[in-house]
Amino acid sequence: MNTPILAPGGLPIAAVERDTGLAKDTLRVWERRYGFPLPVRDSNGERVYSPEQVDKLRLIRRLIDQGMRPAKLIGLDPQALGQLLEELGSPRADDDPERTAHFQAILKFVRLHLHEELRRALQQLLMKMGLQQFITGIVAPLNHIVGDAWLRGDLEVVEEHLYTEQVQNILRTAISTQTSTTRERPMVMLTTFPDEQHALGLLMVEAMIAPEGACCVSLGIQTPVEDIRAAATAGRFDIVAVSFSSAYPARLAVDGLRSLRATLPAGIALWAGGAGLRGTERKLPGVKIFQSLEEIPHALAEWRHSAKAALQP
Amino acid sequence: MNTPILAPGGLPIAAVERDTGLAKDTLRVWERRYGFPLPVRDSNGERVYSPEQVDKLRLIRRLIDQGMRPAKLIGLDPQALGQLLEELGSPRADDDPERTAHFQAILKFVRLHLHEELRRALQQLLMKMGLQQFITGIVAPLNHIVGDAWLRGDLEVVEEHLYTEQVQNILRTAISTQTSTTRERPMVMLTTFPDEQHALGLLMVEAMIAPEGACCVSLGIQTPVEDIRAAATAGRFDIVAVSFSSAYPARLAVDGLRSLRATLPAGIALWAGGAGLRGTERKLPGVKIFQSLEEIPHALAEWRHSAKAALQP
DNA sequence: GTTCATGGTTTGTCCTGGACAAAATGTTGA
DNA sequence: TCAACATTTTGTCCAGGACAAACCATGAAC
Repeated sequence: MNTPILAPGGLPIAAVERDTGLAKDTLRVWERRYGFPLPVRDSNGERVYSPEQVDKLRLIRRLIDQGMRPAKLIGLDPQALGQLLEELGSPRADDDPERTAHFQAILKFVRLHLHEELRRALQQLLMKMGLQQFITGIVAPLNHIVGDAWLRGDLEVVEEHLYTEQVQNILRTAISTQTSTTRERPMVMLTTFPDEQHALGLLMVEAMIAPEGACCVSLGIQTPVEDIRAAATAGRFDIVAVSFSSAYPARLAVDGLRSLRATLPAGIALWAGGAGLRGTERKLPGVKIFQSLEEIPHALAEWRHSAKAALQP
Repeated sequence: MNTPILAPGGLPIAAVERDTGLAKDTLRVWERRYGFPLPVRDSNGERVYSPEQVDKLRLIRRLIDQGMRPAKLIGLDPQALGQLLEELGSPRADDDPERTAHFQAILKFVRLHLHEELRRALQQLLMKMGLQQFITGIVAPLNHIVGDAWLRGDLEVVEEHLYTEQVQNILRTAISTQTSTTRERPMVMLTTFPDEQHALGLLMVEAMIAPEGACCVSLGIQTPVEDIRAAATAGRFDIVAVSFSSAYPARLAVDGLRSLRATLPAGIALWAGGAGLRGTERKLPGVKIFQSLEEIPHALAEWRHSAKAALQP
């Protein structure tokens, strides 16, 4: 049982699946077809992956999420993969030098584990910019930066956790001050499918919706599709919004959204967004796919407009 | 790929894995060994599970989480399984009628999905009782009640989620108003081991510590043991506190705590608590095991006392 | 020049049935 | 009562074959 400690850094296939998001079957079939990754075997003949292999797999995973194909990536060395990622990673030529400075400062606090300073810096920016601007201008790009850095092994697990936790605190507090007593339409239900681990995307959406005065109910992560349907119908919600992190397999997302759309009453809109949905718009008729958080206020306004039109024809 | 829609209500194996948390391999091996679930096959020979099978699988899963064994469960019909779940929910006789009334009211709001009323009721109680009393007197017992009800199938997933989310909001907001700028000793690091899904226990601990003026840093859930050690050492923490929900296998908890205690410097205390640790105290020398949240303030005072004594001998 | 159908290729997921170690349970002796 | 050992249960892993959906390139039609 202690073998993961005895074999320093070597990971069994289940851990690799967890860490990279690549299914066990996929890992085995890659080995068979491409010859990578070729893990060593323990005394029982089971695969043991080296940290280097896992790192490379993470890079490949990330690039596949961006639309590249495995065959073209698997032969490359980690350095080349890293370069590809940098090129793809939104041309992070940030024109706003002030914002870049903010990012640098915050990243420094994260790296040095200065939680108090981190909290204060975020809080200050929130106060200055307002919730929605703070989300789209700071939190969303920072999530990207932190996520990238973590993938590249440039940030420790602990540091990523620290960042996530502090942002969550700030956002939850900010949202709960907004939400005082709005019962306005539309009523939005917010959640994720099972297996989704990341609550931050959900919170960002909630933070974008709350200031618009809509009634937004978050169920947190991991609600089974059938339960989403039942609750949305019973609660007379107008919109069901589902969020997908980049780690979520697009296939599962599309599957779940299709089946949800099919069983959800036509009167309830289905919204979905997040990095896990890149390039799936065409496959999901009847589902509104968001490319970015900034579209949310406009979409809400649009919903209200057509709701009003429907009332007075 | 559209089969899940064409076969109404029939789910492919990946969807069942998603909905029940049972691995595909486990589903196949149960079929082979016990003859349940025996899904029909689609035109391609792939398994298609009925909703009834999935429901029964969910019940079995819950009972297994409670410590029962598959062989004894799989032959039973859903009704018997439900009854077993009811029996497991421990009878909790509460002597305080006022508190019981609060619980009843809150449970009613949860059942009716009245999120706004739920939030307000909790907020009100928090204001009246103060954070620590609110945790030990309301939140902790309510968690138990809600957890039991969910286990028995007496509460929907959605309702449990709603409750959890609202409590989290309340607690996070309350904590962040307490934490303004305390840098007082002891410095406590708070987290869980990987595979732990529940953040609420962590938050309750944080809420018990914050009003004592200690510096409490939560890393959220799922931090690998090695990273906990590294971060605690580098950050010069005084105490590392780890929380375990009832679903966490006690054996894993004991193992992890032992290995953490062995690698952590002797000067850093290791605290652990939560339902997942029932009856393990003796096996863990050097680890302070908490039976209840109410012990926390006293333990903090004790730590401060002995720290002072160490300075002035 | 853009859209649409076509056919070939790539790729992820599913299958069977065997194997084994960790966990749980039962048994024995101090 | 507890510890050590034997046995059963149970989840996860493995190999290697199969197949359909997703992707890509080519050419035809508007």
